[in-house]
Amino acid sequence: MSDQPPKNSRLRDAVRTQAEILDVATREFAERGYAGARVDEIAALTRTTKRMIYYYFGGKEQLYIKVLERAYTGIREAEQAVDVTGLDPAEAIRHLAELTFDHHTEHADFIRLVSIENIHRAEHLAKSETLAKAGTPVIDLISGILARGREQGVFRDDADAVDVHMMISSFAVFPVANQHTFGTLFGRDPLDPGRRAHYRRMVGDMVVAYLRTGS
Amino acid sequence: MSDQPPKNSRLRDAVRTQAEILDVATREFAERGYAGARVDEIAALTRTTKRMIYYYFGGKEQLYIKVLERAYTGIREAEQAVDVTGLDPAEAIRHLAELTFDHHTEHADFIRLVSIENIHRAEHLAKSETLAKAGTPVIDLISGILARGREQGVFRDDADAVDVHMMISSFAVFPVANQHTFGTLFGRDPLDPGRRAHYRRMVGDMVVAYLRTGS
DNA sequence: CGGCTAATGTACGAACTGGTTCGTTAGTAG
DNA sequence: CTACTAACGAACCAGTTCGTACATTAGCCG
Repeated sequence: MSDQPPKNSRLRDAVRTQAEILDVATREFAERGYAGARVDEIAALTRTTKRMIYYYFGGKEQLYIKVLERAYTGIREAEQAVDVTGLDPAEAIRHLAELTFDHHTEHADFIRLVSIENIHRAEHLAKSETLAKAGTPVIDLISGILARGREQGVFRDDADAVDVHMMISSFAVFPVANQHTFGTLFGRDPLDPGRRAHYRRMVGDMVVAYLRTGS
Repeated sequence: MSDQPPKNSRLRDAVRTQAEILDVATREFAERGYAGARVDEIAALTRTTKRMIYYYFGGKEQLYIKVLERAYTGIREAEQAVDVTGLDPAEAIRHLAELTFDHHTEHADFIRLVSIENIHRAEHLAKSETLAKAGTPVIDLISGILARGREQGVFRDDADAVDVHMMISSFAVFPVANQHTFGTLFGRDPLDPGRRAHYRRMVGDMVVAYLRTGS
């Protein structure tokens, strides 16, 4: 039971305070956007004060960048955990598509942050040292699957890994990113839990069908 | 040469002033989001003053709603202009998909406004009387195409019009909505003019392939 | 041409907001 | 136990931002 934190009950705990600020900030930025988020509000929802935000992060923008970095870490890890060994190409790409779909629908905050970051033309993402050019493992994974599919003659030969990833991402992101406008305009909530399994199957069907059609 | 506007040279022209405000506001809101947009900035980019924005529109929020309404009018009209008579079901749905793709890639401001509106959970869209429940013509169009396809036995029979519309919209919206994050992370600009024809063909292939696969 | 109203411009203010200044306290090294 | 530093809190400040009060003018109608 020798807990590694010898001073777990500290009132002053830098790591904990920073983590709490990041948690609250993630929610606030995802909720209201960069300009809409209020530093005072983030501070108020924390057990600490605004002073600490500036003490640990330097400012609103740096805090936002840290939030972005932490959010992207989530998918990176999910992507690296994907294992398609033992699956034939079609099963493999379907599996990846479904996992991507599941991850996105379960991480609305992340998708919202990405939307927000695009409104700002990814200027903060570009400023991040960790994210700007961190290799993306999915592309390699997809490349491998596509190669196998081509070899076996079951996939079209003009399919590109990045393009396929975009196709999958499109359908995985849309329900979350456009939930509200789509929902009010068409009277159907794309995130309705009752339709989730249906849409998961749909992404898979879509990619596999696309890849199987002639080059 | 008898110009129809008898008072074209008026210094005071209500209609013109309002239209100019809306044009500038559309750009400003699409560029910086609702919270990020500055009423003073919109006024400065106009030939009139901030006073007029409040005189004609009432406030920042009402102006934003008008901007939204005008932006949505664009697709509504484009959708109603679509004509698929004489095309077989596969050709018809491909045509619609390509038109949707073209429209979205050519109207980045609109897509950005939609993204922004989703960040705000479509609260402004809901407040709009003209938009909240304006029937969307595409759905009927797609329904018709799907029905014909089913009758001819060339389309799967479990495809739903709204779902198919979502599939097409996903792929048409993504390159515009996520251009910058996707571009920096994968080193490929999804709106690169050189790849546009390729992606247009890809949406078509995707939907048709999906619809042709077994139920 | 006189007067009436829509249209317009200027200046201002109250509230907000990111960021800072100054001072305090908990925890720890020696 | 003492001294030193990381961690922290409260109040404050300067610049912004939406919105408005007040004064003014263009253009039309009779």
